[in-house]
Amino acid sequence: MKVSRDQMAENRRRILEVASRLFRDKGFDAVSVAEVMKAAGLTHGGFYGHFNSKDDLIAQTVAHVLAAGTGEGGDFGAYVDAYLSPRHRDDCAGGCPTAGLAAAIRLQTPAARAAMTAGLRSQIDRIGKALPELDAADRRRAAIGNFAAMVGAVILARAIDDPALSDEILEQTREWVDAGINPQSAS
Amino acid sequence: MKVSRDQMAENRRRILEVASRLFRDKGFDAVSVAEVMKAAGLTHGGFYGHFNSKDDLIAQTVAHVLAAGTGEGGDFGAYVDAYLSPRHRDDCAGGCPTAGLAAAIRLQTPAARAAMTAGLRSQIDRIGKALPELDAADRRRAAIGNFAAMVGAVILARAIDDPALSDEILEQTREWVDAGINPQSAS
DNA sequence: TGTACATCAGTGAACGCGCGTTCACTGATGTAC
DNA sequence: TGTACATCAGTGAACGCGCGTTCACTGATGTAC
Repeated sequence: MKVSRDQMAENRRRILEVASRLFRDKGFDAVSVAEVMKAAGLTHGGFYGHFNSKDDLIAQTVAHVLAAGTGEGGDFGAYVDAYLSPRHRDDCAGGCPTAGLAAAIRLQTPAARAAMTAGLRSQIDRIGKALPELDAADRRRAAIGNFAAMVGAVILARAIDDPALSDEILEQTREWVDAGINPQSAS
Repeated sequence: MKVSRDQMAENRRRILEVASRLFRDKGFDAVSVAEVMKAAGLTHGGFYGHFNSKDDLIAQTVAHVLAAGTGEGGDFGAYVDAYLSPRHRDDCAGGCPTAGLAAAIRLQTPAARAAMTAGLRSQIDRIGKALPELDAADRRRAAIGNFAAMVGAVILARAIDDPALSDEILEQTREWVDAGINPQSAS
């Protein structure tokens, strides 16, 4: 049963949306094409009308989710606090796609890695713009160093099974990042 | 053909060793049981004489590779420089198992996550001991914050396809970590 | 505006392949005497 | 120390299953008149 062009475009958008959540939640390998299509309210056979392959879906999903830039350049301190919160750690499906997917993207196709590269570049720029009090060189260094620490902390906090240590990793990284941003307030 | 007990113990050790390299290089899912056994010089049928399942191999490999603690508590600056070097980024198979496996361990069995937790705890302690010039609270905060940044930077540097940006992430994170360790030398 | 028909988005059965796992068998090990 | 035999580590064929992918078909869409 053919659907309207608008409906088809919306179906495609919905596939990318649910795929983005499923991939972040369970990883690329553990999510089947059929599972994505079912979550989008469709059957698996129609998948190849939208995408050339599962690898193509992965690459387009990465591009799609990273294009939906988070953080409007608002308060950087609040962004860090939210990023390094237990709530964000526990919300893989809805959380930062870089923290959720970066490690797995190393093993994906060149198209997916290219999408990751573009997304990471704009993310670093965005964080840099949220640090206007620093000069250009410090700003870039702080943007990269802080984001690396934030991504690393969330990945480590999600990997382990001890809630106390997991909380501590988030909290200590938060303090460490804050001290780096405001050195005068550090010990 | 039965082999001697010593030979069997060595076979088991070799399986864990090659599995650790293969998993770091290609990820848990992309490495088959047959591939591990072949790399260890055996056939796949004998696998279940050593391990209960592939999940069991994964858990024991994680415990094995994280128990082989790197860094003897030597110079922390040199450790950071080596960790954030292009050479380490390009050597997934022989590189830090935390950077290579942490993100994937979130999706593994409780046994694998428990092994990761123990390994991460001792790694943080080890880094803390390499920072004797700080007091206890700062030492722990610096150990966690720095290690999170190092792991995050290597994961990001490995994920992207632009060598220049990848190098820059390593270099800027290195400077960021150095500035945090020696605040007086930072701008 | 209304009708006839070509298009094509979506359906669901079927395919082929690789993987984890099992199992009957082999032959060297290591123990009992 | 030497011999007979039970043990069992390793072999390789076979299994069942899930997955990515294909394809003949359906019926609503949207165009031509």
